[in-house]
Amino acid sequence: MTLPLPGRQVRGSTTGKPIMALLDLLGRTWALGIIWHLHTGPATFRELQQRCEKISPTLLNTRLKELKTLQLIESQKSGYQLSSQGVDLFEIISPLGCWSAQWAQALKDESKI
Amino acid sequence: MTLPLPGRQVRGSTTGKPIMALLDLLGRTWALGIIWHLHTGPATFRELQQRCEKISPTLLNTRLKELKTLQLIESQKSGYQLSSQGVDLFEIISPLGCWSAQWAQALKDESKI
DNA sequence: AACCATGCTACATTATTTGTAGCATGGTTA
DNA sequence: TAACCATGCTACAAATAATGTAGCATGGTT
Repeated sequence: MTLPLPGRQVRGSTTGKPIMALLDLLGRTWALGIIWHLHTGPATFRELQQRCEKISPTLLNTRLKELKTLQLIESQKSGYQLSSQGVDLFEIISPLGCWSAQWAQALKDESKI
Repeated sequence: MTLPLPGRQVRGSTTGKPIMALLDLLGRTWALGIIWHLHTGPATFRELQQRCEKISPTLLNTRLKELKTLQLIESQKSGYQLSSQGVDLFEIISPLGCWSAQWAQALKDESKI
């Protein structure tokens, strides 16, 4: 898959709008999961593999390269970590943690009726 | 792909944590895009196809079913629309619109150095 | 010098997505 | 009322992406 660069045509959009590039990127398997798991702190490749439970090294590496090129993560001696932009992004999506719990509850309640 | 139900094992997680089910769902091709495009108002199937520019009807229908089952969207006479939970979800992610513009600018600036 | 752990690649298998054609239904117009 | 539409959606083959497993290369330890 080609890198979803803002300004370029991406999967799902010919307009080059940044939001479309971002949604393409975040819509790729494991991209959101990697960001989510990195917010708890830096991790080595193998540590990240474990946090993600079931990701293949092939795909992990592919996503890490994409996220690095697009400056959402960076690699240091301590391993991979969110960049400052990555942290900003995480802060936007972090309420999903709480929200998903309510959502899960609502789905559960509804299935009891 | 099986539906990512909170409480069940999903792609990338055996724990059943709601956030993992949500990330699985949102990480599927076009799921975020559909939610994004629906926030501007209800749309018929064909209208939604156009808003999404390049989605295949097969996949659109698959995602719509998933999103409907998981109560993020609902279908009315006027077409598909975000459910109240869908609206809540959208409100969480809506800052991505502005954020992506800054991000795009940063990428652009950086590439000039 | 044998042993480890780590970061990562290779590659075949399997799963997902795309693209195109077109069917079934219900409304509208001639 | 019969020939048009538009709509919602399915079928299905081709293309693309993800998985799973093995294992290599490097650098540090015993």
